[in-house]
This record gives sequence, C-alpha cells and structure tokens, in this order.
Amino acid sequence: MSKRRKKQDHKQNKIPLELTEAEWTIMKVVWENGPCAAGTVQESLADEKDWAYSTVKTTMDRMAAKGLLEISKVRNVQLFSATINETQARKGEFHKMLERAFGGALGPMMQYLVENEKLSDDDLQQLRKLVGSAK
Amino acid sequence: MSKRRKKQDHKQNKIPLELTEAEWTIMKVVWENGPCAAGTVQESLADEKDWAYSTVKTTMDRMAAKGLLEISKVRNVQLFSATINETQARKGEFHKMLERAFGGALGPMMQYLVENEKLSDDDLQQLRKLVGSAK
DNA sequence: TTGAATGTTCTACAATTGTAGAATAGTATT
DNA sequence: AATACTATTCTACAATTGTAGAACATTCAA
Repeated sequence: MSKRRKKQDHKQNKIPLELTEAEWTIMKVVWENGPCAAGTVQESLADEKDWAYSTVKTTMDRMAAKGLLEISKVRNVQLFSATINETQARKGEFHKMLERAFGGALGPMMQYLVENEKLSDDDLQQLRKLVGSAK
Repeated sequence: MSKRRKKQDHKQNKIPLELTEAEWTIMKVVWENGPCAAGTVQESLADEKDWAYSTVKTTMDRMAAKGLLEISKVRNVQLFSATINETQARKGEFHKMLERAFGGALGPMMQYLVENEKLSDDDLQQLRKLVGSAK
C-alpha cells in the first residue's frame, strides 16, 4: 500500500554512514557551527573551496534528503544540523576501508599499519600507551 | 603539440591508487590468478557476484584504461594483469580514509581505533606485539 | 514602496560507476 | 565449408556526485 515516499523517508530509514568527499567537507562545518544556514557554510568554506552558493545548497539539500542533515526553518531561512556525529561518520569511513582493503579484519589492518605506514616514534609511543591502557 | 591521447596514456601517467568497490572485487581475483582472462575472472566470481560476462569485461577494460590493469594478448584472448599490488591498493584506501575522516593524522586515527573499535583481547595482544617490536 | 540582499527551488549537465545487451570476429570442431 | 563456441568491441542506461545558473520569494533598509 504505502507507495508515495522518497522525500520524507528519513524519519526512520537508515542513514548512510558513508559520506562522499563533498559531504565530508560540508559536514565538518556543520559539526562545528551547530545549526547553520547554507550561506554560512558556503562562507566558512570560502578560502578552502571555491564553491558557488548553489553548489553548497544543492549538496546540503541532498544530504538532508539522505537524512544526513536535518532542517529547521526560522522565518525564511533553513538551518541545517547534523544527524550523525563525527565519530559515527569516522566509523563508517573506517569500516568501508576495512571491508574493502582488509576483508573486514582488524588484524591484517593493524599489521599493515605497523609495517607499511612509517609511524613516527611519537606515533608508536602513543600507540603503545593507548594499547597498554585500553581495558 | 602532443594532443591526441587518452587511451595509451597510462604508460607513464599516474595510476589512481583508489579502487572502486567493483574494482576491488576484480582486482583481488587478478592478484590471485596472475594474468587471466575476463572470462576466468567472471567465473571465479560466479557464486560471489552474479555478474554478466560483459559487466566484468567492461569494468576490466575501464581499469585497463586507467592503468590499473595491463593487457597482453595471446591469440585472440586478452590476459589481464595488475599493475599495482595489494599493498599499494591498501595504502590508497587507507589514506583516503585517513584524509577524509582524520584530517590525515595518524594520531587521532589510532586513538579512534583504540577507543571506538572494540578490539578483542587478541587484537590488543597482537597490536602490542606489533607496536613493541616495530623498530 | 521599492529595491537591494539574501534565500529557496528548479533545472541542467558532465563524469563516474554499476550493469549488461547486441553485434562481431576469431577459433575450433564436425 | 558450415557451425558452434568464445571473446571482443560497441552501445546504452540509470544512479550518484560534483557543480552551478536561473527564476522566484522574502525581508529589510532607504
């Protein structure tokens, strides 16, 4: 029965935890600037990205359609806020990588890390500390 | 002067170290089965992926165009072989993730790892070992 | 009230990715 | 030689992503 849908689906449809490049860029600004307008985001990114206002707006609208952003309207302005936090987004990104490149296994991944990512002494130091303390 | 190009560009043009989902799937088979034909790849993936021969072939042709695969012809059959190894591909995938989700810094990444990826005791064990021994 | 400003909606378009059918060509078999 | 296979080349198409112009609406200051 329930046909017509697509726009308002977010409500309780699973939100994709994988952001595209542009989405990451925008999301970071939204995380920092709480609920904010598309114009604000565009301005914040001004020196970093040479994006037209409509580019930012279109992308944000799409993100809202996916459920990644939520819109609250104040007068004629829409304020966007994130529906997922940075840790969740990181998790999504991390797992996609883990899945694709390491068959989802942490072991091979860690091995790769230590063997191929020339970790600085500091990195190792920190890692030892983290690993040692982690319960 | 040198205009016309596009196909044979690979030669010394940088190969993208980021594979798409389908590319990873195919690449894995190619890494395992040395130089192999598209048909072989399609068959190898048969139970895993319900891909038509042409789907596999098209994707592989595109990969060759990108320089990810190399073609050697034997009679009327093309044998594909990888131009990058798994470690290189992993590196690409890992870095894309690191860049996007952790601003390229290993520190935050490792912290995330230990704090949010419920590592099993074995994982920690292994990690300690790796970290301890790594010169 | 009339414009600037500022925002929102619509529409568009190229590149990439996932998928695959159709037309051909080369090879092997009867 | 005629046919059956097998592989290659072409063409196509929808969805996603990156980008952005154009048209329309709202608001605020002069």
